[in-house]
Amino acid sequence: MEMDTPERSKVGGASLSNKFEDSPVFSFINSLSPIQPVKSTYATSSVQAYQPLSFSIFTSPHANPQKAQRPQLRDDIAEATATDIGSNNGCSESSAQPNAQTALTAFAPTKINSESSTQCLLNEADKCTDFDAGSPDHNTTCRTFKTNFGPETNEGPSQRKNLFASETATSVECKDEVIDNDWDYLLTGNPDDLLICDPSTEGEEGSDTLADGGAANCPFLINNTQPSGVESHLHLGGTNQSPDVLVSGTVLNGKILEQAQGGDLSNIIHKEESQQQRGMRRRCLVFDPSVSVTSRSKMISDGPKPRKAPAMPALPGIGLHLNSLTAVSKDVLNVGNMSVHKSQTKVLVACNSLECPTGTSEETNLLVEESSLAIVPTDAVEHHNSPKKRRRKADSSDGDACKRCSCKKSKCLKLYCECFAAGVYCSEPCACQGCFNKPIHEETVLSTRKQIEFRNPLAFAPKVIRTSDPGLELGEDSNNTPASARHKRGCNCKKSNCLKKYCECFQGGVGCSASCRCESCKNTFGRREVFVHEGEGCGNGGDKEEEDLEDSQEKAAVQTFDPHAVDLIPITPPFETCGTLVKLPSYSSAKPPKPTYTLPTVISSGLYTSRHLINLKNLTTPISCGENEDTPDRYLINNDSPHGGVTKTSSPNGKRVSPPHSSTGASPNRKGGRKLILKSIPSFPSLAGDGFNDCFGNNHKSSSFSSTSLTRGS
DNA sequence: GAGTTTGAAACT
DNA sequence: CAGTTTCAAACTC
Repeated sequence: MEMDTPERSKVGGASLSNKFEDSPVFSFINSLSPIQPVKSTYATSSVQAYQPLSFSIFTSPHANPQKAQRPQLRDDIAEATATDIGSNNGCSESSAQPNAQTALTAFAPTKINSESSTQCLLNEADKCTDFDAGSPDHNTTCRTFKTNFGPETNEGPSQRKNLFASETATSVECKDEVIDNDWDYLLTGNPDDLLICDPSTEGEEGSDTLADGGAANCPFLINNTQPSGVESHLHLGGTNQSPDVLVSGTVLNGKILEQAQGGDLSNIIHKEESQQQRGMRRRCLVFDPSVSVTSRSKMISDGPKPRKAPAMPALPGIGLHLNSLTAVSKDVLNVGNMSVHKSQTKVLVACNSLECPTGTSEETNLLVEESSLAIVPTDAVEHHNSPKKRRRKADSSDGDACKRCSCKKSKCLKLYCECFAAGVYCSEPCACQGCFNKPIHEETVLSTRKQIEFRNPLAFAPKVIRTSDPGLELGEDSNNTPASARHKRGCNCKKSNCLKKYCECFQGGVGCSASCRCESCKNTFGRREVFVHEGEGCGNGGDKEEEDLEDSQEKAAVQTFDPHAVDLIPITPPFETCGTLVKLPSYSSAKPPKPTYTLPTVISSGLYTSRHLINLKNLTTPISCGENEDTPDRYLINNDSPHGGVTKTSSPNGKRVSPPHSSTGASPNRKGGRKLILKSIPSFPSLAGDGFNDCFGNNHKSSSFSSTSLTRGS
């Protein structure tokens, strides 16, 4: 692949830059220049720790306004654009992907374009400079990594999670970044911001928002071909955005910009907001269009309204978020297009219920980490709120959130290793010895992973499958397991009474089920009824059904989704269309359910694993929505590649994958049935072919995790 | 922080 | 597939 030399980039950048300057967007930006404060705090103070974020800020539309103050920024952007678009280096190596290219193209002329390019650029910058220390190969890889959660210095779990997460292709990668960020934002950002792009509010207020950086973002939101702004936005969240969407987004963007110009920019910034908050917002904006939009909405409607103070310290994991969102969507979507607002609100609410820290980027990272851990059903939380139980968690996540594995003999290449099990590379926080779970040993990691998967296809699947939908739990739907959650394989506790983290069920915040072989089960999340006659499992017929279901769950990690929810799914990157892939959240090591926050009551379904939370993004795999439950898509898909087989590759590493089932997937299944059942949702992208590579080597096999397939339940 | 306990993962 | 060993997290002190 041709790499742009600095000069070349510059040249291209200049050209682009000029175009950019000519564009209305540019004008708009210029007009915004007065806004200064923005940059400062966040940018300066945070930059070091979180460069990516900082960059994002600058690169974001919002940032542009400051151009006067930072002339260079524009150049950078242009350069980035040139580089990324032209050579694709920035965003990904796999320019081959049609989607990606298209997407890029679509962006090109507009501000969006520059923005996205910028993001990529930034990411790139970050990435490789900071990220890895060791691996030469990670140019592309890191990108995904870093971009997501920026801080190089703090290569937190989140980032690592992301490693496996990105399945999407180039453009997608950029998107992924956005998405990740988005999630990050969701998790950590001020919940209020989420509502920003309320379609209804799109007027002058919207302008304001734009000023704040929402402009670029909003386009994404709006751009969706779908009628409903919100929904569109959600769709964008998906891994693959159709070019059309992008284009339309651009158009909208322009429109938005105009509006913005007309509006009073002075309102753009909420004085009461702290710099950090702003930073967050911007960051958010940069992240994901959808989210950004949301933010915008919020801003619009929000005005000077005081922000809610985060009530809780911990955030739900990404997975949680997704789940939450899903759940929310469920409620909301039913309403129809009009529900958009509502849905947004819902989302917001969900977020509110959680703690939405507004802290620094670093904090954000930590939070993210936490989230992975914390994902626990409300009920679970309620039951386990004892400080003691959380102690450890606090230690590792709160205190030293970055703490990871401490493997000594496994080389971090076995499931013993939480990092490995979670599909993430080990990083600084790890105390492991002789670690091979690093990008530099990508091959080894992948092969090992494959090996493990071969031995046990579910090895990397979520340990716990949860269905928090109350209705479901109640047995509302016969097809769903009554149990709120199921442990994939069931624990085998003997002495812990399933009351300690030793118990995966407990750790996952779920009750034990018939699959468990535990003794003296006292799992507060739900005991396994000890009707177990001989052997295991509950014997009665009713249970039998359940068992069957579990069976399938074990294999496919079945999840139920509300069809409506599905619509929302797009909002979360991971949940691609049909897929919903939820990358499983897992509690990070031992971080049991974090009781501190309250989850949305309606969580249609959440997946939990006792391991690290995995970035949902990867889950996106386009699940074929098929019925084939026995074999997870990912496996099917991966078959051929050495590493897991990605179908296509354009990158040098040849790892890039084209989304098999078209991640975008609008799966046919999405419409129609009452419930969607996600199947086999891998805990994290399979290194072997999918997510893993993606992160490391660009092998974005969407399929890896995609295993999730949505099936319509009756 | 060191040592113990625990149960999953890995091995036979 | 069952039994044993290995391993690292969880936990205790």
